[in-house]
Amino acid sequence: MSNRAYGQYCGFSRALEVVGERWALLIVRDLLISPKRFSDLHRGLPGIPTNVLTTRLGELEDAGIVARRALPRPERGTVYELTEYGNQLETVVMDLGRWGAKSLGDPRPDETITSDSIQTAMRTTFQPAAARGVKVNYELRMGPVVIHARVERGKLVTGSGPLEDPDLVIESGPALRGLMAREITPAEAIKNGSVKITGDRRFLNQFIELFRI
Amino acid sequence: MSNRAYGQYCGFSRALEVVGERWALLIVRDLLISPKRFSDLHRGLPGIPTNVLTTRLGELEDAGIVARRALPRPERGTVYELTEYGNQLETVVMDLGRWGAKSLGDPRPDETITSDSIQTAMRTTFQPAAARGVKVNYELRMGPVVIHARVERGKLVTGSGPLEDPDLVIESGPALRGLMAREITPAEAIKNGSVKITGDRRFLNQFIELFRI
DNA sequence: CTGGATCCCTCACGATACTG
DNA sequence: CAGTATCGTGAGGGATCCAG
Repeated sequence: MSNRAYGQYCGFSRALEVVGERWALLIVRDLLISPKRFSDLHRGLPGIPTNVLTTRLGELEDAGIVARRALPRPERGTVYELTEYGNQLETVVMDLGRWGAKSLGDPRPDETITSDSIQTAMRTTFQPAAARGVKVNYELRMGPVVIHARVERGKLVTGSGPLEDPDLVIESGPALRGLMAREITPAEAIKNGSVKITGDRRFLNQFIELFRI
Repeated sequence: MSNRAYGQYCGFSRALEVVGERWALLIVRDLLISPKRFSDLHRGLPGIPTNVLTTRLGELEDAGIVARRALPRPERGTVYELTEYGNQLETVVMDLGRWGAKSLGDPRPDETITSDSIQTAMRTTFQPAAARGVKVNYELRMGPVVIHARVERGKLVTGSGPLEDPDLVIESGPALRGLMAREITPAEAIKNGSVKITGDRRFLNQFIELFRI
């Protein structure tokens, strides 16, 4: 039997053999947001050794989940992107993110936040049912990380960086999670200063309808 | 930072820290089929060392995914079962199983098949849309493993062991996967002897409508 | 018998340094 | 930028042993 195999002829075991290795699904998570170069991935995955990243990318490529693409002029370099098969992991990543968010307590001392992880969190907590007929643009600032979320026609589109025309800018730390999980109210969060907003406060009420743990 | 942590404040990372360890999701998979004792789990997970099983069960218990329950007279002993929170992993396990089944080729030399893994496979490939108004009972024999699947009112119920009143008994090896993935036709499978049936052949045609990769 | 605990060995992972 | 090279550690693999 191959060395990391589980010895079972079973789709689920096979899935884990490829995608169950340490870091593998986090790489997939980041690539679900957008294709990336080696150094982008390395930056977004705090603590991953470069040799492990190399190994995982090779394994994911061999498994047909990730493909390398050479960047044209003038950029040069290589980007990694998900294949069609790799993209099909989206539902798994979303479900697992949603499940994990429920037991996500307060941040531990050295924990960081990345642009891709927040965008994933927004996508996992998005409530399409609450988005019918809604058009709104949010800009989210968590420490140094700034992302945005556009809701329109029942769909969510996220991206990194600020927005030119936000309906609401939310500046917050981990307190945002408490808001989304209904552990505190918007009024309390603003009052105690853990969440700061720029824009009409009603958009914050709408925010916690649209994104919910 | 704790030693196996990913250093990100993110629901998805937290999920992987608990459930991303080697063997963890396979334990959950088996417990999704039914509560089990230590030795049942050990038997169903070929190759897992007992100390790793002990460690995982402890971690899963600490994370609120698994609970221990003392068995009453006359059985005695301990069973492990999923908590409500643990049960919520079902969609993840099903999705991953479905995804993995697509790239499941032929069995490798030493690979085994367990009752729980087949039942999981049946559940992941079940097509509710094809089950409307259908009532049928299948008995499946793969080598020494015998399971059954009852379809009724659009729902699937699986279990281990034979059936008293099967509409169709299917005896097969890995060839069944080719059938479910539409790589071969029922006629071919029966002709070359890779699949043997007892009962009306039309039930086999229905089978591959109900269970599909 | 069930439900583990203990020991040893190996290899994957983590950390750091270095290179085309 | 995109990795390779090297080395130490600890989790996992495998066998054996033990208490209720």
